[in-house]
Amino acid sequence: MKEALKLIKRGTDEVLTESDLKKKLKSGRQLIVKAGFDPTAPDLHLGHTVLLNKMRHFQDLGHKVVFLIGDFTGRIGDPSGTNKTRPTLDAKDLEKNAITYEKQVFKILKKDLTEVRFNSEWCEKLGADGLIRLASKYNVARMLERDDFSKRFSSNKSIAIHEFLYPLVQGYDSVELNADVELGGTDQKFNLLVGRELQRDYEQEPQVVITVPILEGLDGVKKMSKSLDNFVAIDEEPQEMFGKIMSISDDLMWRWFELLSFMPEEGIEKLKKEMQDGKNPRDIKFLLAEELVDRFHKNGDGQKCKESFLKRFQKGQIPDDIKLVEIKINGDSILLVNLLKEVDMISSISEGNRLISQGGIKINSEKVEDPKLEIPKNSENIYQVGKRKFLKVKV
RNA sequence: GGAGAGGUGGGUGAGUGGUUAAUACCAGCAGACUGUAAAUCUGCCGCUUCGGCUACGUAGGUUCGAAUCCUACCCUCUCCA
Repeated sequence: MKEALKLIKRGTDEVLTESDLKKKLKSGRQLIVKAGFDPTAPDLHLGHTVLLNKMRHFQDLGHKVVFLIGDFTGRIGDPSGTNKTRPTLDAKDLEKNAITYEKQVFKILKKDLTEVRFNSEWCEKLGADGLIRLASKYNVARMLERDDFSKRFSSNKSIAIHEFLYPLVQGYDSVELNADVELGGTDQKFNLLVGRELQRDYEQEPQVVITVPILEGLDGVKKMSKSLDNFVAIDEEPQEMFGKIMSISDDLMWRWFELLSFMPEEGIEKLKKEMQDGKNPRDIKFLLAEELVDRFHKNGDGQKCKESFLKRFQKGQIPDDIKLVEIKINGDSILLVNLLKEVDMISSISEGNRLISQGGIKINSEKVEDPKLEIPKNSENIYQVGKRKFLKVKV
């Protein structure tokens, strides 16, 4: 029991309320743990895993997890933060997204203890009538308790009526699922708490709300998200994943250790000390990158990535697993920039010319100086754009 | 219903008739350096067959010349009722 509580609480922001949680754990029954996910972004990234790991902890304790895809709420658009209206998705897209989710999510969750649900399942049935009844359960004053609503309200910024529905519907999901626990990011706190209130209204035992910290993206400032393009997807190529993790700032590294690593806290403290004592932060970052690559790929992939990373960036060598692409041309030769464009290494000819003038393009490790360089037919070379893009091209 | 503000390159946001492909900042990219795709510094940052071409909400108009003026339309926001 104590162990269970400790596991659950690790890395969380808040548990509301802890006494409720204890009570539920003590009951000895299998708890229903709910967490909602956006139907529009099927690519799970490290930010999601903070939450998923927590879900996994519950599974490790034998509880059931509901992976709820908010296809109905998605139509409303979560007003949390500065979101813009989201595009509505048709059934086909939804199904596709759900499959993608499932494929990725079971890298972390246990299949036999996971249930994937869509909230349109019961929300559709609700109808206008049900929605009105649901809306009657809450009032504006309480809605305005929410931070971003109250801010917008007091500064006369627009709050669309339907935005009030979002927390209500999310809360109603908890009622439908009879959730014991709901997990979410700290920015979800209000929505999660509404679930508690609604469950009380429906004479259910209110869910325990557990919030986990929001993971900062690659930029180190903003929340990791697909739309900000500061994410590391969990099904990303090992090399890419490793590299992206290595690209975070030394400061951010600690935050990621804290939220993503399974290393015990004492271990992290020890590393911090080592860095203070002059250890190369790069080597510490390696540990993080290795751990994460191993987790989402094969064990040992992390090590491989590290070796190739060192080779490439410390010694400036070319990686050995370069893809080969073959292209056909009309004449006897092709202009280098056209070739690079053809194989998508650059997005425009102008960009290519720019890169050449900046010394950013190499053929077989030789820097290219001539912007008008022609590549003859029947040649096979290794082309390099910048430090990271490599491609073997046969003409 | 009335009054007003505004829509500019990936983002924020200057510019109100002429070296303005458009200030600045951020992001991005390249190079240098390095202990990392950290940090820092430097450069670049619409497209092009290098003649030009296309761009400042949309469509027209005025003008030698417009992102800048006019007209219509679309959209966003604020205030009053």
